[in-house]
Amino acid sequence: MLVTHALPYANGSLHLGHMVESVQTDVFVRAMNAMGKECIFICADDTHGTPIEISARKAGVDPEEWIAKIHLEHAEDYKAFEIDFDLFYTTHSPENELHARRIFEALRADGAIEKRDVLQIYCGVDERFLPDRYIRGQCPVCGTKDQYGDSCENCGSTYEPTDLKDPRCAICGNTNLEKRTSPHYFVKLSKYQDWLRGWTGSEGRLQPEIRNFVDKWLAEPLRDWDISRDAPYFGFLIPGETAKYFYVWLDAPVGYLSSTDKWCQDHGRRVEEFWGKGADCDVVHFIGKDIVYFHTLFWPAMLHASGWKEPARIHVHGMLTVEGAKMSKSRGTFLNVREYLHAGLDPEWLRYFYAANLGATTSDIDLSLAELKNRVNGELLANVGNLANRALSLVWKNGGKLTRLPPDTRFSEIAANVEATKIEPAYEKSDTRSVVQAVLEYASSANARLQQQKPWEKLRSDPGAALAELTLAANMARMCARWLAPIVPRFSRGLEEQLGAPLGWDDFKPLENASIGEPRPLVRKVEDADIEKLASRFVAPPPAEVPPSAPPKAGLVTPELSIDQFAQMELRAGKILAAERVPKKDKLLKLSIDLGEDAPRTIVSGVAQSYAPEELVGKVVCVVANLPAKNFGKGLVSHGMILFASGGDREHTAIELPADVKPGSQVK
RNA sequence: CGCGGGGUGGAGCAGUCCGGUAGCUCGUCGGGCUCAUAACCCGCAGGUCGCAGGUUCACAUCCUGCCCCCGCAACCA
Repeated sequence: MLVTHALPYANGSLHLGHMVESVQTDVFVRAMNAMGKECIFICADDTHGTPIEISARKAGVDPEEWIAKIHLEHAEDYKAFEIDFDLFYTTHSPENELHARRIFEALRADGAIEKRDVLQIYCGVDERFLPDRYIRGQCPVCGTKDQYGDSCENCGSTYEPTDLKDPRCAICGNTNLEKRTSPHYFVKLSKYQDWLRGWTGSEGRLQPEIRNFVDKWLAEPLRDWDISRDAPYFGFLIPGETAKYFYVWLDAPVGYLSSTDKWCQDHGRRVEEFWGKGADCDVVHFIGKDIVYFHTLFWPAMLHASGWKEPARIHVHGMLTVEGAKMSKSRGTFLNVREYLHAGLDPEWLRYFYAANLGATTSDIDLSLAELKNRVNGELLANVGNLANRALSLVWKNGGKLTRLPPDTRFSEIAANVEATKIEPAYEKSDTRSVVQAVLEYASSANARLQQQKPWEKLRSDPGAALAELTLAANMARMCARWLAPIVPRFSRGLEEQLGAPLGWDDFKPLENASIGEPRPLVRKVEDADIEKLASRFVAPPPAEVPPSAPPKAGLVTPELSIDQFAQMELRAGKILAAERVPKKDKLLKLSIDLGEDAPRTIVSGVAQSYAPEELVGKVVCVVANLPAKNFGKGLVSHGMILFASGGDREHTAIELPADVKPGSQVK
């Protein structure tokens, strides 16, 4: 088996969101290896693209130097979290260039590459074409300033960068931007559409909810994919070109393949053993749901076209929220891995927390610091850790030697059953939440038995029986440690050392007549001080508390509106000039309204079930004129709202004004 | 009326595909224990399973409609 997780972008530090994926993948790999399935874990930095080229330039270094520095930092962070890659490589490697070119050539040979001109924004000062995110300007739909070249954060419209009003270069501020054409290479993805349908539809390939998601894309013809970028760019030159590079998303996934190749060269293996068409190896990718498109469509098509084996499975996890909100710098819920480490917190805490919360589905997980403390202290420490500690402490004080299990405990039988029916199937599905639950249940049964047997009392009356009970408890703790080892390796290693015997996965023979080492806590408790320390390291402070508003008066359903707020609403009389239905939207009507302005406004109303279009034409109605534009998609944008009353014969009844009221008149 | 995910005791979640006593962890409360990192064990309380209709002997689970929350990509890493 070959396992990868998404390649981190070499433009910044790793944050706690990255670690969800790393922990999940690492746990999976460790579990598979423990279960005897050879599993190689490959990763690399994703090092190309405009942002890196620009960051390096701003830092005054070569891109190579920049990514080398980042690589070092990433590697350290992963190591601290015990993310145990067989290789953590880079996409800026000779292997990657070779494989990227080969795949490109294979696509071309397959007739899937097309070259055609693209009109783009060009900045004469920087002497470069500008990607969408490097153009800012005023939204052409609602007029909001300082928006990206592809979409408006305010009204949600999407548009072409060439539509922006007053566009300027986000790099140098130049407002004198030109439009230029440049030839680009496209992959005709639709060529592989039928094949992709089959691939994504096969059993076990994708989680059901992801398959639904992908099916939606596959229902319509796939768009061609532009895989080239003009210089200056940090990446690989396209064969036969002198100033055109592969788009970073072309060579990034190739990093999975090329890094495997590198590992093979270092270990006397052949890359075909893993990626060859007939290889007896399953490739499994772990990714976040933000990059599903690339991994379920582009990447398999690339592999397919170039004769490699496609991934056997793509496992998608949800995104991380922090204290219930999206992780964001402005909200003060952004935490880098370094901050976590520098605050002196134990990486195993976070590994445990993530594993205990991650199931097999793509639902998001929330990091609440209070919850982290709860779970670690209440479960890992108080339940499992304490079981080991209480048993071993008593043994240590009474001879320091395990004896034999009490008779008729069915220890091996029960343990083997738990492992086969609960632990292993859950690990296979990456359902670590269920693993944790099964282990806790097992540990609880051990704690309960101790409570019942009271070996600390029997030590005086019947030391033999007491030590037998303690031997059982120690052995049960040992099972827990083995099952949790993929999740909290240091914790398990600690118990392994104290018991002086290795934790073999399929070995259910109890450890008996063995001397043990001095017991000590396997994991430190999470203190309030730790939590506070971490909270104080959030990248930005949380926004100031909103002053509590005056308590609403009893009986009022909605908060009172101030007269000022009311005055902000611009109500005007509007005459309906035209009305038409909107195709495929049977609740919407597109109306053309005369508000006494230069041109009639387009307003969309959701009243098609109450009014036929022709019924409305000619009516003078009441319009809220200063709402932000609302985009309904497909070029349909509404610039206001018409007031309707409910409670009449129809669901909506237009609030009509007498016909002599002039369009544009104020309504107060 | 876009699409996807979700709404289950105070919190976080499982259960929903394949209807049959509503479950887990934490928290609250009461009791026990004192070997253990003040940890462990037993028990009580707490839920109209978002709302409304329907199917059924029976629905958190199936069907229909509605409400609310979160997220959403394509020259963007």
